[in-house]
Amino acid sequence: MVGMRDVARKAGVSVSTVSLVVNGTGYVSAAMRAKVEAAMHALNYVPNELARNLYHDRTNVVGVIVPTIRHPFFATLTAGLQGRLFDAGFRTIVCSTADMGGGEEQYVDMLRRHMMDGLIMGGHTAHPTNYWTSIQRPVVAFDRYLGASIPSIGSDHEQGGELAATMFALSGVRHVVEIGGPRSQYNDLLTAQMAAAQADVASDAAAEGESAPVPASASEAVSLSGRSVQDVIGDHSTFPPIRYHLAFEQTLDMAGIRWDYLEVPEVSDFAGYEAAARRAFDRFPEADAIVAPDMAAAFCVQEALRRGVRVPDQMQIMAYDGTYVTDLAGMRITSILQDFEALADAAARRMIDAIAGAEAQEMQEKHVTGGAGAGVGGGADAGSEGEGEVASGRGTRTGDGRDDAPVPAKPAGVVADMVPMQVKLGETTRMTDAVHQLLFGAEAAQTD
Amino acid sequence: MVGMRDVARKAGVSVSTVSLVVNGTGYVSAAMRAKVEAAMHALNYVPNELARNLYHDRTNVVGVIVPTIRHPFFATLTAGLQGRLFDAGFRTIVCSTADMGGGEEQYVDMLRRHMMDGLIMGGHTAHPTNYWTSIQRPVVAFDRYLGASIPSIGSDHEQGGELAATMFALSGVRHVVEIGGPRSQYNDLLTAQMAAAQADVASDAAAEGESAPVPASASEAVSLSGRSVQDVIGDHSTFPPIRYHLAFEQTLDMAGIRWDYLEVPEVSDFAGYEAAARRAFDRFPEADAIVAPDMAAAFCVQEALRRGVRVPDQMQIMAYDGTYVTDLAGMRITSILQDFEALADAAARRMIDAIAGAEAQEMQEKHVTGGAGAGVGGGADAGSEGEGEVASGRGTRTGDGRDDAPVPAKPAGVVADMVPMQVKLGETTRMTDAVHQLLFGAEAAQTD
DNA sequence: CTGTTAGCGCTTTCAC
DNA sequence: GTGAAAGCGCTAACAG
Repeated sequence: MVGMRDVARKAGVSVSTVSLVVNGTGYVSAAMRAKVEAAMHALNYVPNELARNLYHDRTNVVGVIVPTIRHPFFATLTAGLQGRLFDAGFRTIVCSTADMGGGEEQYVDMLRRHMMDGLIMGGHTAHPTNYWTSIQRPVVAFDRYLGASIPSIGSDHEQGGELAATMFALSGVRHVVEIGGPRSQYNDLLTAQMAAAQADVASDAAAEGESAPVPASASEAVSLSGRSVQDVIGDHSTFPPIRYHLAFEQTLDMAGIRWDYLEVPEVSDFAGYEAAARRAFDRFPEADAIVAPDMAAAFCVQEALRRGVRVPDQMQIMAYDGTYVTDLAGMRITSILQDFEALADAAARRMIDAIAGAEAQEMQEKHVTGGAGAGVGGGADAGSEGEGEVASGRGTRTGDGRDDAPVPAKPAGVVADMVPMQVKLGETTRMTDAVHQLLFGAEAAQTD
Repeated sequence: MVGMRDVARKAGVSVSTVSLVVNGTGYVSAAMRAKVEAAMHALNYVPNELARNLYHDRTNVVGVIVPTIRHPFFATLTAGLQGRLFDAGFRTIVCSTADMGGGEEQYVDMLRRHMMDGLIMGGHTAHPTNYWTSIQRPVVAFDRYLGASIPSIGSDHEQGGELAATMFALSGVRHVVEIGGPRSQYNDLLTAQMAAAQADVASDAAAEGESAPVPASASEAVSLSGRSVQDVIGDHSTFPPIRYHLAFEQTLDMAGIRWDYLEVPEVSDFAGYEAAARRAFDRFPEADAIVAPDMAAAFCVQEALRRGVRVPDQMQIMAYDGTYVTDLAGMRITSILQDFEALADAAARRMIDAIAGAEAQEMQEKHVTGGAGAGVGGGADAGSEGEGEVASGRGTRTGDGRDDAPVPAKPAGVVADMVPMQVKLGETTRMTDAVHQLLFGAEAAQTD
């Protein structure tokens, strides 16, 4: 392998000079530069980034963990992230856990061991929050809660659920079948979250002595029984998408519409979606509406066609997610659409800020004394946005560099970006005046 | 950052001892090991893989380049690769060029600059073959020809095309619309390939003086005009999938079946597929069959449903690829199926071998003198499979370590793995006796 | 068995 | 402007 030393020797200069021309840093006379460049070409020199990275302790690689890249939702999300991150100078390394037998930890280790600069976590995890918080390196959570110090991005599922339910209610639906993830899993997550919340906020009034106030039994479905989503879940759950179901059901309950929940085994099990679609028709022949994740919704359309059930007259179908599969499922499926652009954008943004912040912090740790002036200014500029709570009126305070106390180790609290969802109209739902008004307001009809 | 030195100091031992326990190499007394481990935990030590990798000049990361991860075909392929590679101890870093604005070179640079150990290239590239061959590091091509020294993996598209055409012919089709990639692009590729082939095999009889015998004009469609696929393309083309179209058309021509080609702009343009589907029905109302890439085929089904065209009675639809979208397109679409497992397997295998080979070669270069005995044996074992041509009767010869001549620098020639395609039966084609016989032979009907 | 030492290939003060 | 030298954090001889 030809290294800088070889180039230097061949060009009759020192390695540091070679380094200067390779990186375009500092001033090098034209003559020297020419000699060096000639030598580089002659020897076909390629700088070893591993060495460079070792020095800088930075790889410009960020990891993305998703359950499976095969699923259109995650494929789209990943593509978006990759685009945003690339623009910011990062390469992406994706780990789709279901496609390799697990091994999520291996990727987390890459982060820990400095083979990547940050990690966006959008996959399932059985690890407790302290596994994540203990990493002490830039992590961003997608659609899940990973710990108090870890920013979390996701759609506003509560709004999404309400939107779906409202549309059904306004179009006169009487019985909807809701297809979704394993309800029991939500239970576990809720349980875990409650325990975690207790541990986190341990400073509150002493608990009543019982080991942990877990919901009834793990096999019993989470439900509202009269309470609001907020009452059940609080400000954050370990798995935010559950808010969609709770809000959906709550809205339906209020409207006096019957609903039944049908479980699909797990995201990566495509056959499971088809089975669920079939079951929906088998088990609830009197139902007149279905809401389901894209893939399952597509199978529902297919099933309806096969059975001669007229859509949307006899049966309305609504997809939750709105990936491209809703466009090619035999009919364009009406969907509650996640804003992939915005999601990718927000997640990437957080990641980039977190990395910048971490870097700035390291810098500080090194030059223990001062250097706070210009150096930190640049980093802080990016970092400040990342750490700020949405809370009002902190205004100018963040900006100025006067922090004589050692920098606070962790950012404030849960920083969650909620991205709103929209409706993408298709041919699988009925358009009533009420629905039209919901979507477009009272204004003149605005045909797409 | 806490490093080995800190651990060593805290444990009162030397760094090398720490290294030994971290890596489980060599013998360390229980007492020492305990002290070291205690120190590691106390300091929360995490080894820096960057440093380790620098030393070993190996990252255990392989890159995968595809046009877009959003497309089910590439998503599935990528997932498969990731699985196989992970099992072999590699992490995957995927680059989907269309999802970030190009930037394929950046990833190739990661390979060149030792940030990855190998690269599987499955994306479009405008670069000439010598760009690829000059990399001099492990590269494997998927569905494309990148140069004489670069192994290439892909489905047997010629067989696939013939299969599709035969099925149509046997079911009595009279006019098929063929939807596929930009034909002009194939032309360019062919042209480039021919030029390259000339350069490669320059030792042949001197060319007739003309600059280069390029096909008529770049805008004119490649076609057979009586010649066989072999005549037109030869042993390898820059873009093997074109063989599918040529074989398809040739077979149809022989059967006297009319065909028309409809272009779709590019893989990553999903809307383009829908437009093409619509055009197929608009422009060729008398056609009674369509063959198209999965996504386009799905839109064709949708279009047929919308127009009230009965499938498969009035119109047969066949998909080329057979990803999961053919299962949820309103009807199960009959498809010519790529064997994703086998493809991923073959590509990963080649990659792993190539990396092992490269490593073995490096080893040799270092210990210039000997060391050929056991050391190389291990590497060669893996390497031999990778480099061997399919040629018969080399048998035992490969095994024994007696190679006194300096190892041949590059593997023999184009090493291409051809993976056969199959038919996945759906509801969009007609099953005639003849077709049945084609698929299942003369034996007793074997209902699925 | 354990410690000392010399790098892996590049970057970056700091003198000349 | 350019070179010499001291690492980045870890590994692997080679002595003890």
